[in-house]
Amino acid sequence: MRSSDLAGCAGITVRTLRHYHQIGLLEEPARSGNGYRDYNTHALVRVLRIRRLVGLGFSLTQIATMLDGNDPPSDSVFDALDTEYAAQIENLTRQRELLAHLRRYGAFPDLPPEIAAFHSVLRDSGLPEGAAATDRDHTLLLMHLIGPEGQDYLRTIYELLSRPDRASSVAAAMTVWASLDGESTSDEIMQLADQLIDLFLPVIAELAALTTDFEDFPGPPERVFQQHTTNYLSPAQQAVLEKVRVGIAHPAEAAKGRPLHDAEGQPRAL
Amino acid sequence: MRSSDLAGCAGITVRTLRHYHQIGLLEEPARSGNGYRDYNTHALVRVLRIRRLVGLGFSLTQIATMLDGNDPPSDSVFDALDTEYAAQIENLTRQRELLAHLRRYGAFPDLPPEIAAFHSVLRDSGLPEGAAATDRDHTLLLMHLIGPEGQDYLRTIYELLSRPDRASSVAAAMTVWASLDGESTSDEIMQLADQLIDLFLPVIAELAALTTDFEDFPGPPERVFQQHTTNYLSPAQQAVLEKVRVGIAHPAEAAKGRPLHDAEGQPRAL
DNA sequence: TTGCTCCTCACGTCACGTGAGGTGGC
DNA sequence: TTGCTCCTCACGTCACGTGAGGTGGC
Repeated sequence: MRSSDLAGCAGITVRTLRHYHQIGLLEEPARSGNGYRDYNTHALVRVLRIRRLVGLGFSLTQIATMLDGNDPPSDSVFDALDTEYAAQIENLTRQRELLAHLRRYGAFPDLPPEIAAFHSVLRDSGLPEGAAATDRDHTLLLMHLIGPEGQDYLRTIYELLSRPDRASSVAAAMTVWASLDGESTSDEIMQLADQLIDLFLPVIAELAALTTDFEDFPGPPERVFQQHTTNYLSPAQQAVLEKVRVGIAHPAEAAKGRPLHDAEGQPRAL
Repeated sequence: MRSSDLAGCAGITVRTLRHYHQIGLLEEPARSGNGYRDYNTHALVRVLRIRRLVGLGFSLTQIATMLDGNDPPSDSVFDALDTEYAAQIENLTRQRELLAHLRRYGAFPDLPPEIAAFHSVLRDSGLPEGAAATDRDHTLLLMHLIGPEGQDYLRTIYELLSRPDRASSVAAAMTVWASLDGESTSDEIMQLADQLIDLFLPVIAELAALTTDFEDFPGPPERVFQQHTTNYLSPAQQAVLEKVRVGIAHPAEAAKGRPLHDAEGQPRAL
């Protein structure tokens, strides 16, 4: 048998045979007069054994030791493979669920899946693409900075903001917010800040009324967050943000005719 | 932010960051006075997006096109990933079943799984390690050469040979067979051949009596099989094999006092 | 002579890991 | 001065794929 016979018979390529020779997994056979490799059926059996083990997922190094030693591999080898496979299956299953979820909401797959649903509600309520993209980046960053423990908190906020009765106002405010730049007047800034405060105050109240307690997670690292706002936001946007922060922390001073609230403590992620 | 800050924050290594620069997936940031890279939060967001997509199983090349274009990826991209994952899961599940099967019979994992059970019966019936190993190689080769259609045929033969009422005789005969070499007398050869014929004839009769029809598969390529016997078998073993072939094809001439059978046609794999 | 098969290097794949050797800030 | 972090090459990983360039048999 020459190389291509053996390869064809075993269902592999000639290059694969060469590779097995190179790493010493398969002995070099005798050569016929013209220098061609001349394999016998021992080689074929060896290759068939190798291939079966490859199919089971063993590495060529593992296979070499298994075929050298002549006792069957210990249970631990099987166990290791089995638990690894189980883990892989679980992983793949999660990924498939994630894919289905993301597709269901027509979302960019880099959006955290918990947020994709609310995000698509906001877009359906009139949030333009550019503003949506910025918010996506913003959300992605916040979700990451706030850590796994805080993500429920953010998710709840998004949930409240995208509720049917206010989704369109939120989308409108975010649209204005996205359009703020050097040309924006101080009036525009004041007006948007007031709108946002009006939107956020009830959300904060509802948050506080929830049974869930959001006290146990650490806030995002302030330094990175500060750097982020100066990176991402225009001065006008930063001005609005600052006004909103103050307005939320001290509702009485910001809102003229409204009843006085207890100070809520500044919400950490805003 | 310098390299290690960004890497730490995103949960990757600095080397990974460099890799993304090298392939153009991530822009080189500005440098600070000492030549250190100085990242901003745009870079962090970009890395977070990349990482999320990597986690979903996209290649870096796919990710590059996804992040460049600004429409969400088409359904076909999702579909491709999803079907691939489904296939992988099925594959892994099969492998796990195979692993469990092989472990159950304490078999070498390179043995075809359908054969492992019968093989372990023969070993339990007294077949020594060396003979078992040779038979394992032999079986592996036959199973492969005979192709998927013929494997049921071989499996049935093994099943019949390892039946409780004859497993020990078969093991004994195979043990003698394995010990044949240049020293073996012609008497020993004759005796073993007769034993084997006595074992095989009823098996062949039972095979013929089965409802399953084993006519549709092609036999193993004769050339490879011939080469195999001259490679693997001692002259004494080849002599036995030849006698057995004749004895099975013409039971009347081989067996003296036995009743005459119809000629069965030589079983292809023996 | 043409086409086919075999041969031997040797670089490419994919997403980084892992030193090797040098510099700057405290 | 010592230790730490950053930098830039550049080779290694794993199981082969893929030409490049040359030879032998019909």
